[in-house]
Amino acid sequence: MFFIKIRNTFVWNMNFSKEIKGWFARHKRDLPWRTQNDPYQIWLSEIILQQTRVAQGLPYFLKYIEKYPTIKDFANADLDEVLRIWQGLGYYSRARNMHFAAQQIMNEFGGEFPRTYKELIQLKGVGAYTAAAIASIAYDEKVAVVDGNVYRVLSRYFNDATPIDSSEGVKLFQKLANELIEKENPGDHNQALMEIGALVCTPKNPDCENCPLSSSCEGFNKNTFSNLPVKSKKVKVSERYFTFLHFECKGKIWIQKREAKDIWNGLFQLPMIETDQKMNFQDLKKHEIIESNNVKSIEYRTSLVHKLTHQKIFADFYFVELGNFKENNTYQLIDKIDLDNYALPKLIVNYLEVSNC
DNA sequence: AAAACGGGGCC
DNA sequence: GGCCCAGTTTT
Repeated sequence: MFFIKIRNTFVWNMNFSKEIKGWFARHKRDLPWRTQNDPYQIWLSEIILQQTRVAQGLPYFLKYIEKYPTIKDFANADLDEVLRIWQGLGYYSRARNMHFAAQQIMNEFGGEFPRTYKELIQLKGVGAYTAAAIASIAYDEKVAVVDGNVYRVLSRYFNDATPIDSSEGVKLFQKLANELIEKENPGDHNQALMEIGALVCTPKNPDCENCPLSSSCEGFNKNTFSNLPVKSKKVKVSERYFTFLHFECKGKIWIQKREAKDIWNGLFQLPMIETDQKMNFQDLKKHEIIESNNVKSIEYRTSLVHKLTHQKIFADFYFVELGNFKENNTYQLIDKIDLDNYALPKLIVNYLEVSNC
């Protein structure tokens, strides 16, 4: 036990780092990316786990490692295939950025995975958190990670209500994290802090009884922990109206690749019309997409509401019977059975399921 | 500095 | 229905 200097005051501390590393050794979860120190696998796991729970990301990690055992395999992969494997995980720019970063490693780093924080952060999709995670876990560099878990644990431990989504908060908690880490097993230190956040110092009903930090935790001792951490911003949810057209004939179907700087960039969808309010059937019938094709009938199928963090999407689905498929620059005509080969938004997957396709 | 970017689990 | 998850990039 000794004192450390934090925020210009001396705080009683029982060697914070040793304590959490000891706890980690006893309580860490058995996770596949913890069985080795391959920077490629560490990187893959870190990208997958951004804004994603371990339980959700785990099967994706296994799929990628099996499909692409090395960074070289990943770099040589087709982006559409990488996205297809990513299907359902969300934040698809992560997959596109990984593919880009893999080629950066092959071209700019001679196929050798970068070894330092400074180099790692140059990779696309690798920010301060991920660079610190890889550098500390794979290469024992003493750099502190600050993720959602660390914000929660430290804001409670120091009873600090500085908003974590303010630039001041980002700097403050990075500074605190930097002061706590030691050169001895920095990777374990970082993982320990996150593991405590994930398993003990949870957002709701934290298990302070079994927390190795509770005796010196100000948030616990002052009973303020349930109000920490503080976030200042509110997310605003926009409402969008999508009308999807299911053109199908003799086992063929039209799909379209999304390439705008928008949701689902790089994924495939059914031909779609976006309107600023729910589209009525009369407007649909006289829409250019319908008028310019040999349409025999239009049949309403179903409506789905797709709720996301920043968007609430109201989707209507129509089955359109065609006399024939006309040549078209915006849509691709594929065998319906091949839909499995394309990365589709979960909304489309849901539609195909409920409509028994 | 703020907004955009998915999907799922928990309460 | 709101919050949050091993955050980063773009505006």
